[in-house]
Amino acid sequence: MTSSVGAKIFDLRKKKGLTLEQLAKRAKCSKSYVWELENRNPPRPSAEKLSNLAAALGVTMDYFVEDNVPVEDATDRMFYREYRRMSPEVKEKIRQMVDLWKEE
Amino acid sequence: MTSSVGAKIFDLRKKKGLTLEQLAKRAKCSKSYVWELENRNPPRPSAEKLSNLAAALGVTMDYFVEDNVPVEDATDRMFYREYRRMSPEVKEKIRQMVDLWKEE
DNA sequence: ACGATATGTTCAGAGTATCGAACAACCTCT
DNA sequence: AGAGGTTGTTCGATACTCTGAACATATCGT
Repeated sequence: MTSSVGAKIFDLRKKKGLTLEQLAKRAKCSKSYVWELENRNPPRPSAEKLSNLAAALGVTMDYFVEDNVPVEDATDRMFYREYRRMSPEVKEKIRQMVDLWKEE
Repeated sequence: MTSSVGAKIFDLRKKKGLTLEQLAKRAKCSKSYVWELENRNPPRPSAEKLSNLAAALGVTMDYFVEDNVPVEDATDRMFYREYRRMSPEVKEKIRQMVDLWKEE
């Protein structure tokens, strides 16, 4: 888990104008814990807590985990559009291929 | 965290034909823990473990947490995320392959 | 400036996530 | 059937998450 989780939570909380207590309530956890996530390193929350926080802050859970998401370019988007329309069988074939390439 | 996480992990693992040990290695955790997630209730893994598991199984993290997300959607999103990070050469290879398979 | 109140910070302890290593069940040979 | 290997299951020990309540600091009205 990247150490920028704390910064992300902090930024989102400020952007929403929430206090620690308000966010804690919405995320069903203690305010002291939210504070620790924001400030203490390294944050290693349970999936449940992180999920609640993500919901309370209006982002997906994966947003916290991914580090610097690259800007997607148009070509990639286009590929994805085509990809999604394919049959499950073909998708599966592609995925297996790619899995193999990833091995090295 | 819904109690169906275990079932989801189990199903995906079987679908990929992995043993507990293989999945554990890819997800950077012990096989005994994977087993406990699959079988013991309720599973309450850390975000880090769940993230590793999701990556190893080719789905997004949110798939485990949300209810009623079709596997296909989560798998597609995960594939796209991986795809975006690939080198232009590999992307090109994939695109060519896909073009071939589209013929049928 | 002073009290009141809102917000942020610290910390000890309860409970549990996670591991390694032992044990059990299941295959697949000869 | 038994040996040897592979996969799955159990369990005790450790390390860490997460909380409540106390403490600190900032903010605001009078």
